[in-house]
Amino acid sequence: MTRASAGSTGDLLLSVARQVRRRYGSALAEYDITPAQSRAMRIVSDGDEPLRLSHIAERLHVAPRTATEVVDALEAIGMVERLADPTDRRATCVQPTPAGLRLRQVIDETRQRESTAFLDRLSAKDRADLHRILTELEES
Amino acid sequence: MTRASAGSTGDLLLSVARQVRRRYGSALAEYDITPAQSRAMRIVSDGDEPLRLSHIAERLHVAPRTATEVVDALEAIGMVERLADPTDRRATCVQPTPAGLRLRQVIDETRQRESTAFLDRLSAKDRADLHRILTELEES
DNA sequence: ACCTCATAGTGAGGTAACCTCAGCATATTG
DNA sequence: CAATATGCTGAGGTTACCTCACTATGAGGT
Repeated sequence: MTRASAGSTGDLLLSVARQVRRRYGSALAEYDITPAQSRAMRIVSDGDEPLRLSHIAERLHVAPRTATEVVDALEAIGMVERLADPTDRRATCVQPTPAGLRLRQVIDETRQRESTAFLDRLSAKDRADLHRILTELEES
Repeated sequence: MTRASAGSTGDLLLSVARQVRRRYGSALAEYDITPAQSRAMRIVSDGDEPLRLSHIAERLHVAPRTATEVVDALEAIGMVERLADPTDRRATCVQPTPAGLRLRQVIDETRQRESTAFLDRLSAKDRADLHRILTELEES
């Protein structure tokens, strides 16, 4: 049981994550952004300072090349802009445009709504536990 | 800001699932099997009877077309075989070959090992809770 | 200064895992 | 027995990743 179930918890995670991705995807489709772009958008608009591409990659837990792609897409629709890093001419910094900041709000609301809808069959305690446990797993 | 920057549970789910996929992927790569194929392999070798493609799709929570692809891949490396369904000539049934059954064991062991390693940092109770909660979410 | 080596971003090209839509063969039903 | 529904698959597309090689730049040692 514990041993047998431990084996498929990973599978469950993958399966449940797919459902979440679909939900997010269809909810955000009307704003023409993908789930990955929405995550990047949150990261970029999280602090006050422009973020370097490599830091975006780190926070997304993806390769630097992948961050380039996501930022390309967001820049193409005018949600972020690239700036030269004053301290290192190799580096590129990214910051949200005013439109990007508005999008950020929409994303937050949408995600909140979808997350709530998806998790509402759980008890309040289970929701809290799930969040806590996942946070622990993610920080590694 | 406080609540928002905590990150939603849905985002966490996606992030953690990505880690799991990477783990499974690299662990199973030496057997030339992808994570999706391993999940299909488990489903196919779960019961005693050949399974119809549409049922595989259902159990994987994917479109029927996607199940066709996964089964194609497994058939190409000799892990499953297609049979005509005796009761419906439109349908195709799938069953594991002897090699497939051996692979199934390797998959189980690998997944067990990876899952355990990944969930290691959690308490036994958290592991059990996580499994239970995800099961609830998945069944809907 | 000069040479070496590391680092930041990106072009090129590839993969896994999904999807929809159209079409064919077969079943079911009015 | 015609109309419709179902089971699978070919064709073609998308998202979100990856690696590898390259350029431009920074940093350290001598």
